Amino acid sequence: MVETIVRGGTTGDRPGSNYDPAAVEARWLARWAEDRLYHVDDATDRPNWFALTMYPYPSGILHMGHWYAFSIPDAFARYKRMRGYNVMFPMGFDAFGLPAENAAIRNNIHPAIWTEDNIATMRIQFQAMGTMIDWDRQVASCDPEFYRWNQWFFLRMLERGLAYRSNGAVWWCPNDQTVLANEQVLDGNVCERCGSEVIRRDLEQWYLRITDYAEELLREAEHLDWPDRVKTMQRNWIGRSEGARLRFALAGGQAGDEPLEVFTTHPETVWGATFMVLAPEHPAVVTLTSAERRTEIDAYVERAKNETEIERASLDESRPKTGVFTGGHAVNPVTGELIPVWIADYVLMGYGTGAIMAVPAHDARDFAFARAHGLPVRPVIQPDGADPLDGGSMPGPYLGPGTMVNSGPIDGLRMPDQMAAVLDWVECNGRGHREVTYRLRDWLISRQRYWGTPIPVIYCQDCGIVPVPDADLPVILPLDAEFTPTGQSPLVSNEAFVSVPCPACGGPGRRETDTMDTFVDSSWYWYRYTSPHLDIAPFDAALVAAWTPVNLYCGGIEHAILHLLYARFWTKVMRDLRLIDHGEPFLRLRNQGMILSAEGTKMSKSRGSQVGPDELVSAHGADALRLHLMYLGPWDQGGPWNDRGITGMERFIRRAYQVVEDGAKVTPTADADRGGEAAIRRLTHQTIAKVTADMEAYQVNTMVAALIEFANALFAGRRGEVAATAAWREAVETLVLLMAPSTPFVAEEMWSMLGNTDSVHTRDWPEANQDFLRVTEVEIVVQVNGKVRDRVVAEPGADEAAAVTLAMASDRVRTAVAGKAPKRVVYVPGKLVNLVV
RNA sequence: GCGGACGUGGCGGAAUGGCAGACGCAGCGGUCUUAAACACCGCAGAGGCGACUCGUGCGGGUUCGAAUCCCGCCGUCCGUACCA
Repeated sequence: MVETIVRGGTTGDRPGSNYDPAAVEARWLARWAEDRLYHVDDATDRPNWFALTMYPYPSGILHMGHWYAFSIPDAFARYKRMRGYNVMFPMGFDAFGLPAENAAIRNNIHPAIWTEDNIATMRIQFQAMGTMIDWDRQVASCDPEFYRWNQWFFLRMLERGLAYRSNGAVWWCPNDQTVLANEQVLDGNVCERCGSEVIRRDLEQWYLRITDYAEELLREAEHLDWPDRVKTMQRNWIGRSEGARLRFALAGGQAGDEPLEVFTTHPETVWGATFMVLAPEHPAVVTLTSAERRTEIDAYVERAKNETEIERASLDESRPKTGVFTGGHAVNPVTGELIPVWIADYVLMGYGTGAIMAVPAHDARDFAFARAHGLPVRPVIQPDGADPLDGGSMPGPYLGPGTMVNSGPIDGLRMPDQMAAVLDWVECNGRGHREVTYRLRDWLISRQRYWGTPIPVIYCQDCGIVPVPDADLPVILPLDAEFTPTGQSPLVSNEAFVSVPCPACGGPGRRETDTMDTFVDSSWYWYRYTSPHLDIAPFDAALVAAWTPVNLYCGGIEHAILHLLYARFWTKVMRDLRLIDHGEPFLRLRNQGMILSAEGTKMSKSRGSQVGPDELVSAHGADALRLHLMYLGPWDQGGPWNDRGITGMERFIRRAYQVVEDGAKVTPTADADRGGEAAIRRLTHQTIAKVTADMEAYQVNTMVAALIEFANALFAGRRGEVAATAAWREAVETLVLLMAPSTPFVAEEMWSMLGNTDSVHTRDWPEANQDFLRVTEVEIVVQVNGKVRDRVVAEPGADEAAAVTLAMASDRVRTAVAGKAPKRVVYVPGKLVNLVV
């Protein structure tokens, strides 16, 4: 695409030899601070644009992953600013959490001090990266002026029944000595924070009722401009299943016994239900178990309790289906048959009702269980055109479509097409009702750790759970705590914190000592950027209305479920509290890929495989590093780190710098045709179009390629005749403007070299002018039978006949055609002609 | 097992139905230099002296034309997992 302009001479000097990255960066950092260039006003005559990037944990130092995650969104934000928006690109710190405690224990330094020091360091590093962050808006979640609003939200949820305390089996990390949310348990049994194996414990804990929003979270995700894989992951995590709840009465005539309820997605197969299976923890197990089975059942329940979770982590489908008969029976609600009730660990208490009707003929797990324990198999769905299925001899379950058999009134119905008729029958005959079940569990937010938001409730012997009155917020996290993990919150031993009068009756009360999951902080932090120091509400409603929902949210794919699901839930709760008017926080989401070590493994502090940006910045400059990260490959793909290419980025910057330096010396003459002007103008506007399109699509690698091509062409022609024209001047200015989002420091320097006294970052983005894109001739590819044989030059509007004539004038084409008449001609105007002979 | 993404030179990658390998790195040749580094100018998928032939994981298909669409396989990565 690059046309040869005019070849200039060479000097032998290194291009851009006057460019000193360190000096340029220092100069403009000082100047920008002085001019408050990145201060964001809430109301301007421009539309607001909220560019958000997931706030980092203040781990102490910015590594390459941070540069990848922040410098590229910074370029997007700068681009939007040049496109005429009033852009807010704020930053904060996810400052509560375990690493601070662990560092505190290791280094004998208080988490608050450690965190504060790290934030100070990282702020400076962020500035060195050349970001347009407005630091006046910084928030830190460990700041009482922030976390008091966590407490305030919690109280609002408590009032609405969205926060509740419940006893049950929870995930416990023995290393971190705290409970975890379901979402924080990876691979079935691994702690998301520390990688230890987690275990099950029975504890009373605080939950947030995210399941109330399951349907809405599922439904509204469809319309978001988010990567499909994130939406898919959320959909699977929420895990919606449609089916029916059926009631199975207990046999034995105990009148007071509640029937067993099951959830099934296949109610049509109830005629084939030949036994039932309960989860070992199911409350009915005790009453169902007959005296002679008791010992065996108790042993199984005990074993399941201790082993299941660990075993389940390594299980596969071939794992033997163990289980024990309770000695009790239930009544199949449609056949009236007595069917045995078993317990087995393949039935989970946490899903559905913790009990299933087993239909071995049409379910893989039930089939394996039936064969292992000699239970009857009764087919009720007959595949088309096959011999009748036989329960005794069928080699495996039949899972496909077919016609109902052995099923009384629903015999002959087609499955799955006529499922609705089955559900109608079930409901009309009082056997059960339609039901939708979700895999999503409520969000467990209690943590038995120190460095987090205190949960604002007080326990009173007489009044029970009493919320801390709003007027008493924040409940300050005391700094004088002994925070070594013991399995109990470190606050338990802090008598001054714990012992308080009951707000209701004034009697002796004890404060809740657990703290909140840090995902609470990150569920609403971005709203706080709009009014970071407001002390009468979590945020200013008018400012939030002016800035949110977020226009573009950038961050790592690892938050696809955890943070992004919680944040959506919190937003919907805030909407229902009438604090905001929208239910989805992030209109558009883009994920960066992960930067891996050179070996392709995850970079980690412990393995020492993290790469620091400092040496590269001092050797090549922050701008070169920013470009290098953009140029590594598609941003959403990430990939193994290497620093080999950064020299090329520095070369590019130096050439651009040289072009500007030379260009600044020339006074453009009035337009006169010097032979290269039309070409340089076309290239300028082609580049504008390409860079703009790539920026809109977040394709920064190809955007940089276009900048390099443009700079190379200008470099080659910089000392030729054309360099004295107005077209040239426009080209040079355009190059600087197009580079501004990506290389903010050197672009600013070059802009001032061109005699400007304002900041390039406040300038308007150039616009591609169609008039300059017009070409005088086009190259048409000539194919014979689909193989390229030649290229011919034609007029831009050449029709098929003209193209064929030109094509046939070529010797190579004539040789390939070998005198035969074309059977068919395919012509793509201005691009390609294919002669089929 | 299920769901999703991906597979292109020595390397990162570009091209999403129309010239495969843009751009960059590394490499090679030349210029400059006492020499080197830097820089600049050029070369560069493989084979062939050449006209040409072959070439985007493998096998098939659709199409005038396929890296791109479809079917089957192989491999890598990510997510998820006894979800009734």
